[in-house]
Amino acid sequence: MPELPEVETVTTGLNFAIKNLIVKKVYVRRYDLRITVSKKIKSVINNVKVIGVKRRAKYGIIEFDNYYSIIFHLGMSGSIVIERNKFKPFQKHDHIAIEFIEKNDCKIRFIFKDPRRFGFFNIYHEKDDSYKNIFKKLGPEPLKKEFSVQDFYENLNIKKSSIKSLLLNQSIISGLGNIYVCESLFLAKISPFAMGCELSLKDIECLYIKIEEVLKKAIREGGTTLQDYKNISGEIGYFQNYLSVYNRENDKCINNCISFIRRDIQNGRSTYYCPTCQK
DNA sequence: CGTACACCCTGGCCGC
DNA sequence: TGCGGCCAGGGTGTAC
Repeated sequence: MPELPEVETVTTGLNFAIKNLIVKKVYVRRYDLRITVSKKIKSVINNVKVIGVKRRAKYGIIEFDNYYSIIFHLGMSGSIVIERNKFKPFQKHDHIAIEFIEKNDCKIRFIFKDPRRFGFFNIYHEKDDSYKNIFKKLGPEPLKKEFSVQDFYENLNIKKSSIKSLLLNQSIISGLGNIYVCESLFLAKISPFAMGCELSLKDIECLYIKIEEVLKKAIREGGTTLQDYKNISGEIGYFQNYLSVYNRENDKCINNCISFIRRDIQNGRSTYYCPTCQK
């Protein structure tokens, strides 16, 4: 489910909701997520204040004012939901909940849910190697200045893999997943099967711009809801209304060319593309 | 080193 | 209504 725009929506929402709040109680209902939840999560942040919530690639980071941070990843099916005033009984896939000290008599907590448990949610000290290791292989953030066209081109230009798999590779560019890779390639009119080294500087410049555009627009629309993605208030995103190729197998190409959108399997995952527009 | 593939896990949908 | 098969937005470990 969650790629950069969805994680961005979740972390900005969470930041708004819990910044400066103090942890009252941590509930852990399952420890066996993709990374086993550390037992000390309950003690270490008890009575500690949240400094803020950030995003890096597809990871969320909740920073506390004692040099500890929670890092979470939503995997394919993860979500975070805020509850205020009334807490519902826990449901089957509610793995972790954090309750905060009331402010203005308003009870508040959030819940980390993840049916497939491909995601994780764990506590790290800033100085832990395990903390740094999570981020050390990640490529640049596509919406930050550190991401330059020239570097992007030079990186892709030496690769013989398909551009589709290169864009999914988090060490080349971070935060893209299957949806936004398919969308960016369509908008840039580049075939998902083209090898990185086959693409010209002009191709890559166009791709670079389209990636930025599609991500920004998706963030503005609150992300893409195909099955179950919701923001922290339980509201769906709207970017699915703007998808050009993803999930549109056999639909007519929106460029009004002669083709219908195709779905092929590439590296074990669906690629949606227009065989006419994308060369 | 790069690449291809299986695998982790659950739920929803489709066709029979 | 039930069952099997297929599909899913991600990331990692293994075998070449």
